[in-house]
Amino acid sequence: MKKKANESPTLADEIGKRDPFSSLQQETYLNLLRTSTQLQREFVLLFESAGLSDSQYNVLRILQGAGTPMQIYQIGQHLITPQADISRLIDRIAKANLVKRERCGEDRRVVWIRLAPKGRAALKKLAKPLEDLHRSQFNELSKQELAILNELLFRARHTDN
Amino acid sequence: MKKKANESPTLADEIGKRDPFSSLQQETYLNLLRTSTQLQREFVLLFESAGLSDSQYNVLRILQGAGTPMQIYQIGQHLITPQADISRLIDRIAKANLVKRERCGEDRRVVWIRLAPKGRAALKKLAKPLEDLHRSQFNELSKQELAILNELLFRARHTDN
DNA sequence: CCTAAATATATGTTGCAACAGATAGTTGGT
DNA sequence: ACCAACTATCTGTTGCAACATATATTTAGG
Repeated sequence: MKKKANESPTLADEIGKRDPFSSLQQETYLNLLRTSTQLQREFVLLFESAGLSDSQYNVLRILQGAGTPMQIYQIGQHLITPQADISRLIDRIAKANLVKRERCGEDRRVVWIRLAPKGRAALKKLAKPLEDLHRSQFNELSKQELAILNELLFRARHTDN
Repeated sequence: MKKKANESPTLADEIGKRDPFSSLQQETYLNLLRTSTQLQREFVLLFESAGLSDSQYNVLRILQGAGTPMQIYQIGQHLITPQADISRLIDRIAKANLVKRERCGEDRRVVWIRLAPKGRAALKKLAKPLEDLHRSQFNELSKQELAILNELLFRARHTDN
């Protein structure tokens, strides 16, 4: 609950917090959340313009990257989302005809997921705007600064307290 | 689609991505999301141990910070959540007896939200574990590095493309 | 006083994520 | 062939966020 002089306009000002942060770690954490949320929202809006959620887009993107049909559990390995919930995620994009399900003949537990034309079209339509957004979001930061940011984020994530 | 030599273990390895990132900006963005998600999850788990969601905790925290009952719209100003949805958020913590609603006598549109004893107890119970978690999450980074991270995050958020 | 606009909060609805558990199919040991 | 364990996917349920819209109350203009 101690007071500390503030260096520059920070998160504290933005959210109208009266007391300064109890620790630099806390400030960093909130700062991280806030930046992440804001940047993500811009992408979400872009995805919505194509009728997709961000995880739906990710699935399409993964399929495109693989270049071949994939099993649901394989797709799950590339997502943060828990395995158990991917089935329903696929449901939705299959219902929208963005992908096709094909029950495998040999091992009938397996369902192959294949990019459908409509899914390919959505990816194509989004490619350029996405690239633009990526560049515009960080245009304040130099290449070197981006590299530093990357490294700090990576290390923060790999704390093994 | 060009290939680039990888410097160190990065996000690309983690998610088993075959192709490297199409831009440094994209890598930074994904890195940001991933770190943010992971750190947030640890807090969410802690909040859940007290039967709270993170935004529910935030409301309690804001009330505690203010030290006085607040109107719903005032609480909203301190949250990222859109105003329209705060009513229901308050609903839930009121139902759990963490706060009390009091319809104001003078302006009967207004509802004052007041911390209830159970809410105060939850805050007290969480205070120490939260502080510990904040410190442990960034214990890989020096004070100076945290300051740099903060600044870069702040600037990334205030890009005015 | 009466009505329109503004303010403060509440509700209906949709879509999604998380967790638990269920089902369908396969494999290996007996 | 039979059953247990395993694997891959699916379904039930809950809770929450977002968006649009509704209700209640106050305020300001004529």
